[in-house]
Amino acid sequence: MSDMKTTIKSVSIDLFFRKGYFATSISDIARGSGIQKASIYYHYPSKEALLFHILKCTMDDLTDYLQQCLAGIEGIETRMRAAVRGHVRFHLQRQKENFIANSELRGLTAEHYREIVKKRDAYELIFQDLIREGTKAGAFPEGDAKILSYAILTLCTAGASWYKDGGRLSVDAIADIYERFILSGLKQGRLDQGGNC
Amino acid sequence: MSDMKTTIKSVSIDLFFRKGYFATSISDIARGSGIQKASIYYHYPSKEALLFHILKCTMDDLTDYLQQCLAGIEGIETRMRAAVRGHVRFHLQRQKENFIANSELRGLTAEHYREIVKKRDAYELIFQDLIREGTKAGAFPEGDAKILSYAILTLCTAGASWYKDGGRLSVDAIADIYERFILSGLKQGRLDQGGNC
DNA sequence: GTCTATAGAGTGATAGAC
DNA sequence: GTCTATCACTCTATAGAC
Repeated sequence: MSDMKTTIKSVSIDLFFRKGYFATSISDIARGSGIQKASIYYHYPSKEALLFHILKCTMDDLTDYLQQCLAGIEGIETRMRAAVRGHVRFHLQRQKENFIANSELRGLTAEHYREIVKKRDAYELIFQDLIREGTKAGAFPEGDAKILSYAILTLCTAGASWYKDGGRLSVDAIADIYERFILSGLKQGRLDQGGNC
Repeated sequence: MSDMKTTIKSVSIDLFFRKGYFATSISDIARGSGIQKASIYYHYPSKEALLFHILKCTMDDLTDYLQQCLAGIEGIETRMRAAVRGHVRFHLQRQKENFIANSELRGLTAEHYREIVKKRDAYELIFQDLIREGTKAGAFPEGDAKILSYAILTLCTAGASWYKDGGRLSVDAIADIYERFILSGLKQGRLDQGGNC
């Protein structure tokens, strides 16, 4: 990807995050990139193509990252902890893109929308499978895997809407809090391994 | 409020929910309301004023509803359960408005933005106080009240983004799942009252 | 209280020079 | 690969008739 194409992309991510996709104009992106608005169209065929490109990369990287986090990890509870931490870390480290991926899907054409939702569904399925596996193994009580997966994901994703780089809490500290909260929620009053009574 | 003013408001809520504030034009609202676009301005001075009116009402009603839910309830854990249920119920019952209130703040003027954020902060403080009270009383372990309050609220709020009226699960069934998940998360491995060992 | 007509600015995108 | 110029359209909002 040429330098200018990368610049346009990162300027767009910043603007879409701060102002929203529809409130951001091609002129805004051109100004931020230091070129004229017509020049944007040499790199991307349309504003929607630019949005789609950002969302597609984000979703692909997210799924790759989760799979890396889970590779070689054994034991259902440990796997779930790794998945939660991975999800939180990716969302905080690439906050802007993830925020856009969760709020600007309406800017896509019908076809592109379906493609991104398909990727999102596949990602959610990984968590639903972990929940079902954990229930089967007796680590978690019976529960609605779909609702619980939404709960876990939206919880961690929400971090990307208030997290401030260099703020009071580090990425790891936040991941710790969420990991404990979610695992306790999933176990619902069952004792931790080792027990405390 | 006149009939047409009410119609314009509810048409706007529907459109802002489905298409987003910036992607909805005054023409769209007029078409949905069965009048010409100029007539909108007899009822509301601007598009932004219409958005602000919707957000203000939603926030005020939300806070009133929570206070009603908590009135006369004793015991910190019971109060937290009531608060969670109230938050979930309100968000699912007035799904569209709440979705807008959580995604379209950027459409407001700086002054109106501050006003809504102030209301939202006051609402969040109620939950933070419940958490702190619970920690002090020994019902919940030490934790970051701010992060935990965000966790609780975003979790329940997220329901408003996927809930379908008349779908697989009722409002009460969803409230049950969230209530259990959150209370377990807050207690973090502590035994339920009565214990299970 | 709703209409028609329009102002005035901005939008995404294209043509063609360099 | 970036520029200037512009097209065709849409936007919010206002003026003034009825």
